[in-house]
Amino acid sequence: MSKAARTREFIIEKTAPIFNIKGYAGTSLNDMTNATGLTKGSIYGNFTNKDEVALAAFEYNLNCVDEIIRQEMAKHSSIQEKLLVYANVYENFLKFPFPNGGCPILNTAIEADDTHPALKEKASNAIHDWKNKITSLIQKGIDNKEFKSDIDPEQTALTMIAMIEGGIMITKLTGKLNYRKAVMQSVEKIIRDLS
Amino acid sequence: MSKAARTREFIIEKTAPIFNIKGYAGTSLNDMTNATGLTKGSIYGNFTNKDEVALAAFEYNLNCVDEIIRQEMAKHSSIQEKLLVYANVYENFLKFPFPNGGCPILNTAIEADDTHPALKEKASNAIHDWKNKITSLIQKGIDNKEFKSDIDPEQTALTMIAMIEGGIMITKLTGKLNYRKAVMQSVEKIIRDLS
DNA sequence: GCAAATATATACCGATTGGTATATATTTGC
DNA sequence: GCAAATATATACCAATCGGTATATATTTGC
Repeated sequence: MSKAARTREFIIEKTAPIFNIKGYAGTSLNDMTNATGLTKGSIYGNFTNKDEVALAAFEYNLNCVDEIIRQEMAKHSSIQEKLLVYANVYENFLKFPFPNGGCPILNTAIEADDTHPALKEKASNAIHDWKNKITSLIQKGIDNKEFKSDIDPEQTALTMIAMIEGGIMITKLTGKLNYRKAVMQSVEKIIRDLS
Repeated sequence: MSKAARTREFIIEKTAPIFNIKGYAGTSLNDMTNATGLTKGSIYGNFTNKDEVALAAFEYNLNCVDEIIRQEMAKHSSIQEKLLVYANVYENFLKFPFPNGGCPILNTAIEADDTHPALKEKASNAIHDWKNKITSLIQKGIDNKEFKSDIDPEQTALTMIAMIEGGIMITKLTGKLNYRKAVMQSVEKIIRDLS
């Protein structure tokens, strides 16, 4: 890996938490130079503008979450246990190397939806991928006879995602950890009711 | 109402949608003068700073949503029908005079949680009020024998709110109206399962 | 309808924003 | 280990940010 490529990675790693906490518009070049210890010239030698850093930082944060889910799912074999990973990880995400600032999809979604098309597109794709992943897991469970046959996989997937993201928002806002816990227990119930 | 009081109201009405769409940090004084046709001097004669306008605008947007829910609930008598108003309003909120930019609680929650304590406090209170309202409706339904007795009212309230806010986020991001519809149908199912 | 009070507009402030041209270090390939 | 290529730092830019002092309209109470 060339020096430039390493610096690029370094910049992404250091700025990703800031973008996730302060938002795209709320993060200044000054924040970025402070976080990295580099100068503007150095950052702009590796990225063409702030947008490019923001997009890379979003991908980094997203990958971080995906990796946690992937690793936890690998520990289980049944579809139901794999799905329960979502309830468990999001109920206790302080125990995992979750990005500072909370769920990057949620954070990006709200800020970018009316203002930043490129980021919105990335967040939208992330939701679609997530939905498709859950949908196909549920479908597999139905095909397996592990789950009941009268389930609507896509509706269930969207409902799960909505609950998880809504639960994160509520707890982040109110500071009440048990609110998220209550919601994640409802997610768990939905998953258990599949069989 | 004095001239100043009317101007104050005028400023709030005109800027509230902008704050809801572009966010607190994303809305500039320039945006505010454009939207109102007034000058900075005029705005700052009626408010001490941008914060004060943002807080008033949030309250205005919130009141707008509350008023819609209140009016729709008044049309029904049973607790279950009153609760179903949430599913119905949020499934079809384009049919109601809902604030531009979507749910003000959600928008404010995500932006302000890490950056703006006063706004965060207001959004947090709004969530609490909402949760308490649903919780006490459900409790009333249990006392009435309209609902089953083994229900956890607070958990159900939090789950409903999480689903609604999550559903709004998903549809706002992806542009797929039927995604929100799917989630709101799950909300409806939860409410129907109470009895 | 006139004067005092109040509301609005103008013109400015320093600080910060994102971004760039250029000079200086530092890698890199040979 | 030297030269060419590349990476980083310095110093600057115009534009915009939130905010304010002051001048000018416009209400308001009498």
